[in-house]
Amino acid sequence: MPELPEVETVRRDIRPYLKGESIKEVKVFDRRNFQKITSLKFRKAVVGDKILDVDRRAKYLIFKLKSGKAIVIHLGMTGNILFDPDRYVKIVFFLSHGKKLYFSDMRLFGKIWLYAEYPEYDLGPEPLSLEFSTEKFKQMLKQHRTAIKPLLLNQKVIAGLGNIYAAEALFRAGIHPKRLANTIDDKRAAKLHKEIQKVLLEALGFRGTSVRAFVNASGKKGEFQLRLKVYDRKGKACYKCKTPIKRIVLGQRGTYYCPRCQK
DNA sequence: ACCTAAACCTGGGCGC
DNA sequence: TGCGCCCAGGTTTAGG
Repeated sequence: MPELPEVETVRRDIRPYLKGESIKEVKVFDRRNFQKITSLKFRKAVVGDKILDVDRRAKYLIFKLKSGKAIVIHLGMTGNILFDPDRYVKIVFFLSHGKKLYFSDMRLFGKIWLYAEYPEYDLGPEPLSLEFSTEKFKQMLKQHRTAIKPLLLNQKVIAGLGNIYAAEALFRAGIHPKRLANTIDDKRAAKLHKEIQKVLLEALGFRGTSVRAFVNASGKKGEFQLRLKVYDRKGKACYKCKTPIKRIVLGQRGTYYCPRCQK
């Protein structure tokens, strides 16, 4: 489900709700989301601790605790963090203000870790930060003789892009998903860099894309799915040239593009 | 140092 | 209605 705009939308929803709250209790209905820790140990370790802040790095949400520990959540494909329960709730956090926070996950690809201290990740730059410069992006592309689309999904290259926004950015930049990264000229690279940032910011403004499972913490869908130009549009007319949108598989991921507009 | 494919899961949608 | 496919906003791990 969630790429950078969706995870950031959730972070903005839950941050004011969680900040300064103590964790009173944790109830686990399915233990499979926990990584490298049992649900029992997790519960014991976090109950009584206080949430100081909620951060995001790439697609990870990081709950910063007073003890110095950190709860890290990755939503996987169908993970949602909710103020009200749905039918796929796996974990419930009981908070000191008497309210609850629900972790829901139909497919169970979501992951939850508990770290003794704030984690460092070996990931690429945040695409909406200054660190993600046009120059660095151009240089990075030159270093890879591999198809651009799977490269954009590599979190060690750029942190937070996923299947939808990679497809959308390539369409906007007029680049074929199979084009080898090192064959993209500087002008196109600069265009792609700009379109990555633009599409992420626009999607954030519309509170994410809800093609299937994604909802924000209040259970509401995003609105960016209405503005997608290629993703999930197989066989439909390209908005620019009317040519039917194609779907191919690249790196095991469905990949949508316009065969005429993207070279 | 690269690819590629399988694995982890549940459920929606479609054709027959 | 039901069955059997294909598909799904992700990441890790194993194999060539």
